[in-house]
Formats: sequence, C-alpha cells, structure tokens
Amino acid sequence: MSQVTERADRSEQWADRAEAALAAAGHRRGGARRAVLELLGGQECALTALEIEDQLRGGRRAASRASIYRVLDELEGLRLVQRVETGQAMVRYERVCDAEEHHHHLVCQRCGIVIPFSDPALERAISSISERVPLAVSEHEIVLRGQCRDCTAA
Amino acid sequence: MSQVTERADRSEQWADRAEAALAAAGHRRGGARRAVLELLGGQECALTALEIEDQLRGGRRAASRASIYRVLDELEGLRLVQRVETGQAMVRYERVCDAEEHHHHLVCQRCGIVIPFSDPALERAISSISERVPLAVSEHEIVLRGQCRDCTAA
DNA sequence: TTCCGTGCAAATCTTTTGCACGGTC
DNA sequence: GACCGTGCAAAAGATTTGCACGGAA
Repeated sequence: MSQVTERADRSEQWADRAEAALAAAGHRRGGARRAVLELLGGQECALTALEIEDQLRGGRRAASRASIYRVLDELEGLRLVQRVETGQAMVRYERVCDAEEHHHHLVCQRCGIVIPFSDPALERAISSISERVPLAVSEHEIVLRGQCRDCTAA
Repeated sequence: MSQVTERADRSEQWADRAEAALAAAGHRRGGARRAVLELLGGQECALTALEIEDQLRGGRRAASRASIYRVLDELEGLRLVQRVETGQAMVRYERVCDAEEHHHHLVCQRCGIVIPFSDPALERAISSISERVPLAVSEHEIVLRGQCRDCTAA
C-alpha cells in the first residue's frame, strides 16, 4: 500500500473515530461538523478557523464560521482536537492523534509558516519534568520560533 | 544583602537597562513607558496588558491601555519583553532576562494561574533540536497545562 | 520649535452568542 | 414530534489605529 493511501486511510479513520466519539457523547450528525471532521482528518498540521472556513468554501461543503468554532470547541472538549498557540494573531487547531504522530511546531516569524517536528529526547525531558512539577500535567505545547529557510534565502 | 534587596536591585537594573536601550533606539522618555518598565521590572512572571493597566491604576502612575500596548510592542521589538502564549484569552508579557532566569510556564486549566519553572535538561534538549531543524531558531516557548494543587484539592 | 509619547475614542478583527429554521433521531 | 445542529446577524472582548495635545529634546 502506498504512503499516500495509508495517509488517506488514517485520515478517514480519525474522522470516523471522531464521529463515533461525538455520537457516544450524545451528539447528532450534521453537515457542517462532518465537513470539518473530514478536512481536519486530512490535515497533518494545524489550521486556523478562518483557514478551515476558506478551505471548506473552496471544496467539500461550506460551513458557517459560527459552526466551525462550535465544532472545534466540541472536539476540543472531547480531546479529539487540540489548540496550537503559534503566537500569531489566531489560534490554530489540529487533530489529536496517537503517540507516534505527536509533534510540536516551528513557526517562521517572517512568513508565518508552521512546520511540525518531533523529538523523542524532548518528550522524555517533558515527561520527567511533568512528574516533578506542582501541577498535574495533562498536556504540553512547545513552539520554536525563528526564520525559515525560504525567508533566510530571500 | 537580603534576597529581597537583590531582587529589587535586579528589577531596577532591568528597567534602567531597558530605558537605555530605548534611548539608544532613538526613543524619548515618557511617563507611561516608565511606569510600565518599572512594573515589569518588578515582576517575576508574565502579566496581561489588562493586568498591567489595573496595577498601574492602583499604584504608580496610571497609563492608558493604548499606551500600554504600544510600549509592550516597542519592548518586544527590542527583545526586552517577550510574549507568553498561555492558551488563555489574552497574551501575557514578561521581561526578557539573562540565561539563569530563563524559564517556562505551567498553566492551570481550571483557575488560570501561571507558574514559572525551569529545567536545564529541557534547555539542552531544545538547543540540540534547534541545530537540527529547518529553521534558524531565535526563541522557544514551552507551556505545560494541567490542574494545580489548589484546584486538585478543592 | 520640532517631533514624539500619550490619552481618548473609534475602528478592527477574532471569537462568541441569540435566535429562528430545518434536519436528525 | 422533540431537540439539536446550523446559519445569519449582532455582540463581546482584546488589540490597534487616527488624531490632537502636551511634554521632551
């Protein structure tokens, strides 16, 4: 099976799993939500609410901005989606996935591009800290900022 | 010299150094800016613009919200202040200090309290990553979220 | 005297909310 | 048929901007 197909499968998996979780939580189905789920499922990294709105208007089924925020909020509550604070004007959202896909973000301060990265040693350091800190840690977020290669070249 | 006095000195140092940097960058003096500098200099951790406004109105010299945002923006540009994205509604700001005071943040998702922490192993992991990543890293930010002891007890 | 820093008020922009309609269960 | 999800429009809230005045250089 090709990598592309694998990814498509995994995306569908996530959207389906999310819809099942929503149903289990007592939610009904709806077009706007399904569209957001499918879009997020196919994304590797974080999108803003406005990017989601644009992409949905461009393809699939359009959804109103209010519905997008509502869906994202529900999904965040169920831990299916997480917010990413890139330090730009808007909050970004991405699907929560299994440990092996867990990642953090690089943000270019010039062009704003967001690039995912992951590092096992970093995760170990975080776990270790989490045990020694006066807080029951349930999640962590790491952002590295700087200038990306394209912007450095330009 | 007592710890308290040391801290007071360090705060003044920061405010003075910041004012010098501002002057070097061609800025004139001003009351609102001085008030913000003195307040931030005396803080160990990050404040929101609105918290700054409240504290200034309570003591020292009051400053308008617009001026506070303008001052924070200037200071951020000069790398004297850094934004902290705690994932709450508002951005927080804190003074940038020397390496030994460099820290990150714990955020309670229930009560919103922000607690600083630091960890050398974590910094090493970050430095190591910074060299291997497709971005010229100039800063990093780490936030651990969870529930603080008070909220767990309550 | 020139120009910048400040305050006030208005504008901007993201995110949230109230309400009515239509679809899901 | 009851209730929830959705869209629209208005509201809310943080941050930014335009403008005029007073103080710093």
